[in-house]
Amino acid sequence: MVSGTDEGVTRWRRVADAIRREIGGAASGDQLPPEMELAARHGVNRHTVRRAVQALAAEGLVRAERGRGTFVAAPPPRLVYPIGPRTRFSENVSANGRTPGGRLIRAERIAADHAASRLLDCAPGAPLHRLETLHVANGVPLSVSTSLFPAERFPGIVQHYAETGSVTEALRMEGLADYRRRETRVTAERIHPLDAEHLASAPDAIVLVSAAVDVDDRDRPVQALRTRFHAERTELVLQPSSA
Amino acid sequence: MVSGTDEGVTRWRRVADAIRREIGGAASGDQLPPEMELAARHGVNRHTVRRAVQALAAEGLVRAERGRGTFVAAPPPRLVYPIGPRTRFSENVSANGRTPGGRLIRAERIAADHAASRLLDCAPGAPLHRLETLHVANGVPLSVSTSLFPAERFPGIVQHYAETGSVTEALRMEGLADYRRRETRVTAERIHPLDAEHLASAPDAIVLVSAAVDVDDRDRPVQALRTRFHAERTELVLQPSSA
DNA sequence: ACGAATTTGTGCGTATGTATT
DNA sequence: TAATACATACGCACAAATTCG
Repeated sequence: MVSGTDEGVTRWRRVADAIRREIGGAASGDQLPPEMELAARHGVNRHTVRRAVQALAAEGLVRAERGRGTFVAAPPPRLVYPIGPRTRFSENVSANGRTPGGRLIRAERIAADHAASRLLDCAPGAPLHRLETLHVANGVPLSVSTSLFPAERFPGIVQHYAETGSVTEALRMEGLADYRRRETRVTAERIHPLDAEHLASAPDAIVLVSAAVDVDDRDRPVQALRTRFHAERTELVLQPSSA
Repeated sequence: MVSGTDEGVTRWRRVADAIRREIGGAASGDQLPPEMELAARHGVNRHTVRRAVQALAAEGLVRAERGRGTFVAAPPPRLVYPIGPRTRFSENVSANGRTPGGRLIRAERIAADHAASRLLDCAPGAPLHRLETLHVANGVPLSVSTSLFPAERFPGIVQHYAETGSVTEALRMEGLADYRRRETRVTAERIHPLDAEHLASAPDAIVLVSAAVDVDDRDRPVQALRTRFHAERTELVLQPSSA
């Protein structure tokens, strides 16, 4: 850290850095001084302190509670979610000792656009089922998925999912004994307001976005899905080779 | 003042929702009205509009440029980064048609704490090299890594990395012909201010955090690393089975 | 049971800094 | 140089939630 000239660095950022250093050696649960005191101590306005504290809260280092104070936050444990050739939500959640659940948010029939037809290896304009599903572990919302299924091959997939709350079960009822993951692409972004509602999350939360294609035993795509995992609640694990 | 029962919803959030609806059907690059006009249109103070626009900017929907205006944002293309048993930064970047580069930010000798000793399968307190490295593609910073190496086994790793800018090369100079990825854990969080500086990024950017362990041909850990990828610039690809 | 004090949250007005045109 | 527009900061006031006498 370059000491001396803080030129080009705003005050609230300097205050945030100062507070971050102070709480570096603090235990989780410890209370910060009131904003007025922090402002006086650093010689700035209370708004400036608030902006600094907001930045720290956004990093997850502190948590402010109205009427009580601001506290050093404890990072919650994440659910460990293995991703591999056989990725199954229910099995992954159960392996963490939690109870899985699923709920259909919305379903509709659409026509395949260019991207979808390429992913699912079908003709553009082919009929698809588009399912919006919510997945929970021990009642805590974990992820929201948008799934695309070929409608002609799986005509009853929507009803089967609504009944069972499981993609694996629904596909089995459609006569597909097994499927496997072909490829998974992962990135991260800020949560969408609609997803924030479903995931019962802060509007500024972060999601891990997993775009994947599942195929049958003859390598034909059966599902293209885009899952948004709540980043604070999830840790994806990639085990490269079980072979 | 908006009539109706919006009880419990703050004003800036209502304005943000209104603007979000307005730009829903706008093309990327379109300019938003000035803040003063938005304020007048929604009957609120300019500060309230600013807070709303900040929320939209945090979602990535708009991009505010000082002195010019606020624009509907376009998402930039991401570098595709495969992760598997043989994850090599240089090869991954080259495969995208870009030129890889690396730079040593900082190196120090530390003693293994509990977590490090478990990851590297060594005694607590064992000497380690801790390297902070920056990785770029076509001059654009992509990721920052913190790597831990057993100091006794690889005494010259720091100098070798500084010379070559490549972990693979540095380990080869230490007599290790090959290594492979044992496991990779991925999550996402807000960027750390120091990393934001190194990655030449906005202070509120998102990083994909990849925690991994590399092992030699006898399954002994050679490196534990924690890489923070700039999420807007990276897409991790997991190909489950090359076998 | 109730109100005062404390503390964070929200909003307005204003002044100033700084980058772009 | 001047005008415009976003960025930062300050001061004040009040609301909302909590704590405590």
